[in-house]
Amino acid sequence: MKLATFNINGIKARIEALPAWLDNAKPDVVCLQEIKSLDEGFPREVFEGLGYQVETHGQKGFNGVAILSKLALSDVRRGLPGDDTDEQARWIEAVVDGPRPVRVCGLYLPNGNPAPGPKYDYKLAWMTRMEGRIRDLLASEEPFVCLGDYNVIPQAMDAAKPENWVTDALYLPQSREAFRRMLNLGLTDAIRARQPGPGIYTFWDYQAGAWERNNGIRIDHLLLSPQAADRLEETGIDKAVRGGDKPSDHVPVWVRLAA
DNA sequence: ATGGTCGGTCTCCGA
Repeated sequence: MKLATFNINGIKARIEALPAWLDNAKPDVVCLQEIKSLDEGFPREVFEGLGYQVETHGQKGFNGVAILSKLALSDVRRGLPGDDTDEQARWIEAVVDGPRPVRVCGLYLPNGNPAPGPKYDYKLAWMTRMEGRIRDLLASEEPFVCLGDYNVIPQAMDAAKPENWVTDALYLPQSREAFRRMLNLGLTDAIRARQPGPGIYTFWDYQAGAWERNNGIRIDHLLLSPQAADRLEETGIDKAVRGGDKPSDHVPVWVRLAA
């Protein structure tokens, strides 16, 4: 079973590049972030036509997440628990059915800039809520994967120029600590497990020739529960997508689990 | 040190 995450930075802008990547990569399940669309504005027919079940959690203009799946989805839930006043569409989860089901949690973690400030406070509170959700899921002992745009650079080796990020919400100690707390609950950073060492990125800014200079950062992650990690077979980062026509600033990142 | 680019609610804001 191939599970992918892809921050597409607007579904309307990616209406050609996303189906092209799906045709090539043939993932079974894709969690999308920044669809920047209402549920009713999402072009679900395009993806249904490619054989995907489509579940969206949209919002006007900003944020918005979705799950596309070739396998049946059940128990679809929208929104991260823990704050009924939170109106930002950043979390969607569902169980992928099959002989060996797995729960997927698609997430778009808040950017948090500028820090310090209310946006950074929201980011850290959101991460604490996410940790709570992970604790509940771990207690169930069901296999699950939390995949998406975490907006966290875990370590210096995850940035081409870590010195450029020292005051940024993506790299501040509290952000990295909150990410580490999730790992320390027993989750596996799938990419890091298979590709130790520097130079592995998932995002290159549109500005200042970041792609041409390979000035990237690794902020899109797939964290596996212990029962999902048992089934880890292969990981990948579809870096070439960044060099394609009208690219997102992120690229797809994926994991293959034993069926 | 500065300026640089995308997307969408489009001459502003978020990233």
